Amino acid sequence: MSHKGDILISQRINQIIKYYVLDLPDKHEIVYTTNPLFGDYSSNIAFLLAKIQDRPAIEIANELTSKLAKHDEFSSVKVAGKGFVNFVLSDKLLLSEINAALEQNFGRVDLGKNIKVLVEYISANPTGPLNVVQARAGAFGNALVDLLRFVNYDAVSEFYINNTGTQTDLLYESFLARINEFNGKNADIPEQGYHGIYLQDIAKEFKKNKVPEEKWRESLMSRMITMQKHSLLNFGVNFANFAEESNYIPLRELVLEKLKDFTYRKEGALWFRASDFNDTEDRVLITANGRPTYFLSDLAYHWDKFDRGFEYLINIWGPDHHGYIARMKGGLTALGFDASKLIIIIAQQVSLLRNQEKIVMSKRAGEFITLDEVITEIGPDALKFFLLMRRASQHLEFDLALAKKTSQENPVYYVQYAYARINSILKLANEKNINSANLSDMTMTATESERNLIKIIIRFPEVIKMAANNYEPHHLIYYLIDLATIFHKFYESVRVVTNDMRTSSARIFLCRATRRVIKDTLEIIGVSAPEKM
RNA sequence: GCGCCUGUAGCUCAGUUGGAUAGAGCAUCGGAUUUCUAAUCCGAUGGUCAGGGGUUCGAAUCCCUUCAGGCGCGCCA
Repeated sequence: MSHKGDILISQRINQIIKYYVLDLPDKHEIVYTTNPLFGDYSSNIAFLLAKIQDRPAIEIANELTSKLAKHDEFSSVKVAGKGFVNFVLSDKLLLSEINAALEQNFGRVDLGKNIKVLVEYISANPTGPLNVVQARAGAFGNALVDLLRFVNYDAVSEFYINNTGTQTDLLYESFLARINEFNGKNADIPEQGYHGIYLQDIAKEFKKNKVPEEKWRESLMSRMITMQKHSLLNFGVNFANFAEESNYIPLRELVLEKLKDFTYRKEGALWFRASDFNDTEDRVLITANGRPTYFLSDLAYHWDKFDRGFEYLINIWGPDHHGYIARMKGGLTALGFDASKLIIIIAQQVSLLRNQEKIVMSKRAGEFITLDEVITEIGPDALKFFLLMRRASQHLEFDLALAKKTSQENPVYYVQYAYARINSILKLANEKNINSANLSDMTMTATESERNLIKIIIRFPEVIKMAANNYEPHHLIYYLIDLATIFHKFYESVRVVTNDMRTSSARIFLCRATRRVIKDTLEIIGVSAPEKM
């Protein structure tokens, strides 16, 4: 029996069934079950064959079961319901599989084959502090990159900085208004400008330090970018690259040249025939007053992404950008790229509440809770964990007061506590010179809590696969909570360090395996694993 | 009006891509510690999966429809 660490239990069972059923239907599934009445894993094979062979499912299930029951991978194979084939894994199989849990590549299912993927997220305008809504994209993108790397994608993270255009002009005008204010005049911030108090502080500082006026604009911009980068660092969200819009200005001309068969002039503006590419209407590339739109500069940027050799581009956008998907795909198709290689994940909105009351946030009006404030209040680990608990497509309600108040019962502490507990046990075992055994050599009979712990650990590769294939890190969170729950129960029901060397070393092995899986998973989602709490 | 997301226990959410008797946490009530961390464990209460129709061995999941909430529909980003 080989232990590669990335072999799924469901595949193992599938192989055995295949021995008896040569043409397995595509829809055949081996699923783990949550109800102990249905065994550990279950197959729907009989239902699928029933259709093909035009025989009752129960009959097929019975025939197959009598053959499968002979294999020592299973302690029982039973037919249930109208034809489910339910497997209870044998201790022999469990003990041999669990050994893979301490191997180097455990869970690192090779889905990516080292393909290059660029994941772009947050990409906030450099016009103010990052807010908590952008934190969701940050936590998500950060986890997704690490998850993809875990399954052997060559995934790279990138933050795109819109350092040219209308919004940066507005930022500067808003800043100048604050300078006026400092000089005792009316502030007169443009209506669409940025009203946040941070510009007041920077204006004061620039005046105080006598920053020369010709440097204001540039210094202001770099100040904003530095501020955002500092918040990201504080949050523990990392980027391999920061791409600046200003670098892609020359490429815009090439985009226009290449698109020229798909563009036309109307009312002074240059339009792209997006409606020929599945969009609902045509879109402007250059406005009547000669300014390039974001659309144009985004096309240039994405062209460059493909040029850099990335096979897939994953963008994480806010819900307000979903109307933008069709034109981007259309534009890239017109440029000659395969638009299906652009994968857009919409991270739905975050509603921030405090004591069950919605906090209304408007960036331009300067009313928002910053990322830094929330991190100070509840810490980066709890924030990431909360933000990652929901599917991206799910609207997220986040009550600050609640997150702070219940921090003692917060699921992130529950998981971290399991990790800290294990370290404490292993420390004691180490003092007593007890080492862990190789469990495949053991003939032990697992107790129920040990059995459950083994089962969930060897399921880790399947969870990783599901999360990575669907770009859904939240599966990892739920897995962690389940794993911690089962570990805590194990801890309560059996003692690890005892006088019985043989039992102790087997249980220490289980502790080490649990610790390893918790640590790997926490690392993917970007949450720390404390040695003690 | 059109498009996207959502509707599952009192609250916040999962639900293995169509599987069996729909699950967690929080909240509420009741228990457990001379033993490796009680930030833990055990038990109880709690459901018309928004409503209706359809597809089939089988639907919270797929299709149609109605209702409700959020977001988007600029020569803004």
